[in-house]
Amino acid sequence: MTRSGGPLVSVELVVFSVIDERLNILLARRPEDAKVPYPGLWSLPGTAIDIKKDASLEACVRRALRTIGHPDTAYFEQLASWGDAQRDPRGWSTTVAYLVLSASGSAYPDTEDATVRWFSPQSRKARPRLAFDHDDIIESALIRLRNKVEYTSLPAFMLPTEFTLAELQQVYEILLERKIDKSAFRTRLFAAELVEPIADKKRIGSNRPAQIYRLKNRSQPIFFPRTFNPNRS
Amino acid sequence: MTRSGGPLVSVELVVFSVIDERLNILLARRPEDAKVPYPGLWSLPGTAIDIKKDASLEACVRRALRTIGHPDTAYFEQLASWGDAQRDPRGWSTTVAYLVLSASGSAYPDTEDATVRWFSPQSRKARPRLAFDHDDIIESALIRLRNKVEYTSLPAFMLPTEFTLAELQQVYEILLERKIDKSAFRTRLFAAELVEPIADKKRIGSNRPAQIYRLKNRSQPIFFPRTFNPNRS
DNA sequence: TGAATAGTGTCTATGAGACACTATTTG
DNA sequence: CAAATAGTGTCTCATAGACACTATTCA
Repeated sequence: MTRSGGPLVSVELVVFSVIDERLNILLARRPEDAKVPYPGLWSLPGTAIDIKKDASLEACVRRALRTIGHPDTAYFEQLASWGDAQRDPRGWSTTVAYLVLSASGSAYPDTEDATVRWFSPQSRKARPRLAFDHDDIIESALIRLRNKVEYTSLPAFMLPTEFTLAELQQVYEILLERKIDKSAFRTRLFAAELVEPIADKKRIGSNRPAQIYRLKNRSQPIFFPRTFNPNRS
Repeated sequence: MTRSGGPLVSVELVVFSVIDERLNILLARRPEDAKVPYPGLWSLPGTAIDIKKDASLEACVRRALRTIGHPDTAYFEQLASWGDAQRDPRGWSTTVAYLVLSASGSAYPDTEDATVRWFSPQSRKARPRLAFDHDDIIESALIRLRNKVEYTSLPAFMLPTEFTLAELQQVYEILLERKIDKSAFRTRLFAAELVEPIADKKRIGSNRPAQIYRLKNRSQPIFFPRTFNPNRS
């Protein structure tokens, strides 16, 4: 049976991490090759589906993560798909975008000629000019992330496996761009049975040591029954 | 520039409607042609993307809706994408699935040899055997629909443009499979400014006439701040 | 006037938010 | 003991849910 030319299909990754108390996104530089679209521009990391190598979309995501030197065990979820005749100058193309959350600490060389780099600014204007419609995809990913932070445990996947509640709360606050009440935050966490303390393990500082916790279930996020919204009027 | 064989890409529709107080889903019969996979089986309506006809995924959705004789002005939103080497015997294939909500009344001939038909049973076992992984797609669509009914105005898109609050509440109750308190339901609707009354327009019956309402904004669903959940413990 | 459904008012329980308070460490 | 952060207790307010009540039509 013949397989005639359908659209191009690729997978693109929107990888977020909190670094130095700011939300960061991982971008990749496109090759300096005049034969590909947008040579030398920054773009989302991703790859065309290779029907020989990739058994599924998820396998393709893991391969793309390895390609950029990222652990392929990071949390990811499908974001959405984009497809039309205009977005790629080579013709009709479809992209399945994935939201990836990375524990801060996945380091990349931060040099001028690096092909993969963290970018801190999350407003469209502050980012470098991006290839294709990748700005739209990032906007969607930011909306998805900020919405789900309100009612899920997603931020826990942006921390190492062990953390204090203050550290977790800080990630929530960075993503939500507002302060959360400490007491309400803890009440909610415990009600959802999100975390469990690690016996006798404390973070030592120049003050009262903090209990260290881990997620009860690292395989999937938890949904809280309500939101953190103040003044829901 | 050459376009070598990527995966097949198609769009599939999960069309829901409430008919006779039950959730229904629209299925299409595959052609009786031994050269295509699953000849004669029921499946989700959909179509391969035609890069000549379709300017975008959304345009392809509207064409698919017209193909099955459905108004292409129905509410739809992208559900998710499925893609792997196994799901289509012809090889690697990708499908972008859409959730479509239809005002009940879009009639189809309900005859034995119809190619498109409403099916009322929503449990997997009660449906006819379906082609491809379409059972998985339907399960995802049901989960998405039931989740969003808890906190959005999606059910309003399954009614004609004018309706009474009792009618709207009934759609919620059918989708949620539980009763909702009338007073709480109305308080929530009005707080969200979801609907507006049509002056002096009433539904007449053998009792006190009911005010008829319309959506304030038919272009997109509204998100409620909380859910209808009773006994959130 | 009774049946039937539309529509409203009141009470309670719950949980988020605000905020003050106590606890435990180091220097 | 002071500084600093960890962790808890208490009060208030908003709102969902329960449920009873009133309103308006037709037969």
